[in-house]
Amino acid sequence: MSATHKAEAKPPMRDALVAAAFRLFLERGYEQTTVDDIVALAGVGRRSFFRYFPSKEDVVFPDHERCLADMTAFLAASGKEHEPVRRVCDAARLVLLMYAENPSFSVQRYRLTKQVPGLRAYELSVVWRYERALAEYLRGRFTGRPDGNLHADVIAAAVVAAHNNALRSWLRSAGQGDASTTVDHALGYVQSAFGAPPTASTASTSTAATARPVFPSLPMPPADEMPDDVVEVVSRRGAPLWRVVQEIEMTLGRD
Amino acid sequence: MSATHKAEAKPPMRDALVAAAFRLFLERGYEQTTVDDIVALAGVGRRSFFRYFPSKEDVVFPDHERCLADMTAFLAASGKEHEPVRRVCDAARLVLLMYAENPSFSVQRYRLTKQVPGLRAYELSVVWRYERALAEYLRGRFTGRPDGNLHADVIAAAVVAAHNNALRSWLRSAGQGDASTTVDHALGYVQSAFGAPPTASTASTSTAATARPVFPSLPMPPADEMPDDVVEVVSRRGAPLWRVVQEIEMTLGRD
DNA sequence: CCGACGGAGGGAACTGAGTGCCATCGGTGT
DNA sequence: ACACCGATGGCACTCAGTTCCCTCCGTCGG
Repeated sequence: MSATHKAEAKPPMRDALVAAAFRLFLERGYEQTTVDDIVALAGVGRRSFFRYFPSKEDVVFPDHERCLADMTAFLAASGKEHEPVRRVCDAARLVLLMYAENPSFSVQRYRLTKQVPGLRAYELSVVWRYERALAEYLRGRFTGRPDGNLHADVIAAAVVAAHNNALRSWLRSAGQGDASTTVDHALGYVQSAFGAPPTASTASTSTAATARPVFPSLPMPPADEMPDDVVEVVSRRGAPLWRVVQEIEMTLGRD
Repeated sequence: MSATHKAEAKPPMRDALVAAAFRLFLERGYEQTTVDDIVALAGVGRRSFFRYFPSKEDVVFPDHERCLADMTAFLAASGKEHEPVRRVCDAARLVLLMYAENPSFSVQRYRLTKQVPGLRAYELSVVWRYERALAEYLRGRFTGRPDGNLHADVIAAAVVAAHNNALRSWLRSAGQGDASTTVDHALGYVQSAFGAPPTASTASTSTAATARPVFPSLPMPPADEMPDDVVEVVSRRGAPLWRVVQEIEMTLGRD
């Protein structure tokens, strides 16, 4: 019987600030909007804004903190049975899920960050924290290997880059199309380049059952019924991977 | 007969500002040093600081602009005879060269950016621009390939990650040892994972003699031999706990 | 010789983000 | 009613960054 379901009270003030901020950002631009404008529209005190958001930039990414925590928890809940590269790919899909939760919001934010250098810089620091989380996990899994730390850093960077490439392409298309297939394809490339030796089906993992409705209400379309663009990549570890990839490319496109 | 050798007059003011800034940053910390402190020590007007550096952060990375221009020129001067992945690896080595130009300066800056979150965020935006330059070049080389853009982004990210891994390891060792060997090894991993099929000797291209004494005279104290056991965590007073923990993790680097 | 001109630098004043401190308000336990 | 919270509002302050205008100084054309 606690207030509202345990510790997740969902303060209306936070949402009001985000809504007010985005209204102003979209209609007059980010830099042309002061914090005073936001709090005036939201009808709250200026001091309260900085109680909910440590900086003006944070109001643009209101849910990344939670998503990062989810990802960390997801990775921490991993076991030795999980193939490391595949695991970080699944972790990356969590980020995609968050974006897909609210397509219109994500698209608007994307257009905003594309225009404002300051926001792009801030987004970089956010992405960097995701990358660090992935790399830390991989470092843990790679302890003992000769170049464990190096491999962890490189693979984490590759996973993030692939994910972002697919995500941006989805955002650029105004949220149309199936984002998860695109991301699966991009991550498949990374998995083919690095680890994930035999493990037949690399794609179509119906993404990360993180054991908890991390995202309770998703007004998303089912998104099942994968159009079988999905390619199963099977390659030997020592094989010249770049050549395998090239062959797949030839097969897919360029038909 | 023009004033002083064409357009590269090398203003002493800029160097004086960098020197004054680093003296203060090292002895009292970055955030504890105001721009007014710097200009007071340099004996110039406050307005002049912002004529030479667009922001306070820029004074910490005074040569990255030039290095980025060098890299862009290096990539633009490429021909079809260059293997793309190998080419971007060579381009990345340019950055290492810049760091190696002034080891003590680089090491001190590294310790500074490791401690100050704001500087790390700024560094990310700098690194991002290098990565974009590499990715743009690869996109140009990959036009026509099925997943050209995706591959370009992923490979660029991997190259940057590998380079930074080696660079950080070199910086952590206070500039001891051979940096280029480490970087060659790291980039070799990326080349083995992606393109660069046979081509035996990948390294030792002794690329691009862009070297010039950027910092002619910096009277910096030795500041070597730092007790690596002690970790200094600088954090805001009211900061939430998770952020403090995060900073500690980042400070340690968990290597 | 002199005034016009232009660029480099100095400096006051302003905007806006972020912070510290304290007063206020509303609910809760005693 | 009173004391004790946590959430909020309001005020003042610091500092980064910008705008505007001033001075200084060397050069050029008369």
